[in-house]
Amino acid sequence: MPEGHTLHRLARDLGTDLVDEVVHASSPQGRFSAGAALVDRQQLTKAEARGKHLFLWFDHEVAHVHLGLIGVFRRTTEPDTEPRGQIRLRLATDTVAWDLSGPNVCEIVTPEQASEIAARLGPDPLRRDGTLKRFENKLVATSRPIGAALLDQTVVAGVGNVYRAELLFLEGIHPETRADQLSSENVAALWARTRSQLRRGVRLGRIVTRNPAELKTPLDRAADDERLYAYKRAGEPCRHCDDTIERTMLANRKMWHCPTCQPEPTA
DNA sequence: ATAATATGGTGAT
DNA sequence: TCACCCTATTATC
Repeated sequence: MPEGHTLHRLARDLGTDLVDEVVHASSPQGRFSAGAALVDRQQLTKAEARGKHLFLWFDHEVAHVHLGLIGVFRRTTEPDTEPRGQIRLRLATDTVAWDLSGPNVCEIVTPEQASEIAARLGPDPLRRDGTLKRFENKLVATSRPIGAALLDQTVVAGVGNVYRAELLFLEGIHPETRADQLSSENVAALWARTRSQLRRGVRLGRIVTRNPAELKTPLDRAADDERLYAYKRAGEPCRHCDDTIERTMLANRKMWHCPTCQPEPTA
């Protein structure tokens, strides 16, 4: 579930329900009882996402959440019902509850600490302060492949393994291309594509990178097996040419690309 | 029943 | 490069 689009949508929806509300915080699972007690009965003042991090600003402290690979925040309109499963944190009002399970990080920090965590991140394509300039400055300063740079949250905050594969396919860039060898035109186009695709992800609530003109159904009803170009499509035909999608490993994660649409860099 | 998998990240080797 | 953390769901014996 969680790349940057998930967290931004979550911040928006959670904020709609809980900002300006006095929130009952608890840890049904028990592993976060002490932390939940610190913010219990406080008012939520702001819910914001920065890359894949979620910050919930209460009167006096900040809840910092990172979903990791398997974390999920689910909404229920039956806050009086006992939650099922391993719920690390529940945030509830009389009418709605949000249940967090499986987070990589769930902690209470000071506002200063929250700012420090955010300051370590690269530009977030879903925020106003995420600029092409900052992205370009990061890329020209690394000799690593662009496929590794895109997963580095200090280079760009919010891109994960699905968007990495999809964005490089859309731009026709081979994942092993050195980041500092990309032309400024390539970098600008990649950044624009990153912003537009992540924004679409927020809007749709899932990752759909396919060009709408190629789909038989409306974008928001695209079937799971036709939403993407490269991710998890090893051995299947490229959607833009006659070649076959290949799978490699890059930065310790699986990577997919089309050998024809994304030719190897000449240098 | 047990294993493998997952859109992530860290810390040790 | 690997092991490991968190949890739920699906696949395999």
